[in-house]
Amino acid sequence: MQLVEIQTYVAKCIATLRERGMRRTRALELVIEEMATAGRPVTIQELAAKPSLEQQCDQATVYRLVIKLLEQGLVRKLGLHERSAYFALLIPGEHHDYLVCTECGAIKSIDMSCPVKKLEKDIMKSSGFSKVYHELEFYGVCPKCA
Amino acid sequence: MQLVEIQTYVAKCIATLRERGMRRTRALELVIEEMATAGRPVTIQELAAKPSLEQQCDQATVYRLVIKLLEQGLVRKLGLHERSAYFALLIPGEHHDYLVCTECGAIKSIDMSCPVKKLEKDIMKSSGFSKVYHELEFYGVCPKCA
DNA sequence: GTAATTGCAAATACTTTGCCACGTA
DNA sequence: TACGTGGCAAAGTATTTGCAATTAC
Repeated sequence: MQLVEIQTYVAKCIATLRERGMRRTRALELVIEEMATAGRPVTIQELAAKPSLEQQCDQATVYRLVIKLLEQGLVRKLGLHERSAYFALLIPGEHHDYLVCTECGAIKSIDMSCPVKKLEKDIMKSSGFSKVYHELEFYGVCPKCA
Repeated sequence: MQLVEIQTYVAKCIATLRERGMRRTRALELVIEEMATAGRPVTIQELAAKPSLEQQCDQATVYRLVIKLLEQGLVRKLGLHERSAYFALLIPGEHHDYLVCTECGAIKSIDMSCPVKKLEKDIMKSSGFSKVYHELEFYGVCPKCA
């Protein structure tokens, strides 16, 4: 995103949040702006350490803001983790794609011919990365939680 | 995997590890066995809480064993996280696939027509999950770290 | 016997919370 | 003024580490 677009985007987010009863504060603006500028997933610590935020507010505030953005659906939390890391055995011939319930956290393995495997070669070529593998997860609400 | 296969698999892992100087211990066998039995990603806490492991060894041991399996390449750690969670803004029209360096942790967004989008519908139908979305990351070693 | 492994407890790191002061509308 | 927010410090949870005792080979 370009700078101007980011400003527009931030304004739009704030407007949405204001409609839902949240107040416009400098810290809120900055969090959205920094996330948009980053252009990739960031940790809360990373965010809180940005000069603008560091001098603007406490780390706890950044935590609270990001969580609020998450609840409001403006932000997504990546990965399967609920605080702790997940590990899986690399069993030859076994698939490694999962279907995860965003409500109860249940994780199911899904069996399918993976359409992404082929892309790994392309990516190695175009990015210069080596030893490329992928991870693919589907998230949704399972029947029990619906 | 069936029970017999699991036993065979565990034995094979142990053999590999023995060749690399590790010792065969009950805790090591159990960790591999429990991970294989789980058939999906697990947290270390989850593992350590399995009755067999709980009565066999300390939680710190399970941490150390899983990390060793990770170093030996028998296990994969899922997700982008280095201890902390990652968050990304949901910007309409922006892609959400990433290329991550397993050495230095650098995260790059990658632009491509995502081949997985189409599968979401299939999965909703076959699994009964609703509000399905996906997450796709490629991992590898970036040119700088190679 | 020797070196890898383990238990236990202490140290770190990350995240969440309580409570009162403060700022926005 | 009223209620959402923010700061600060303490609590909670996950992970890592030091070191002496133990175990595998």
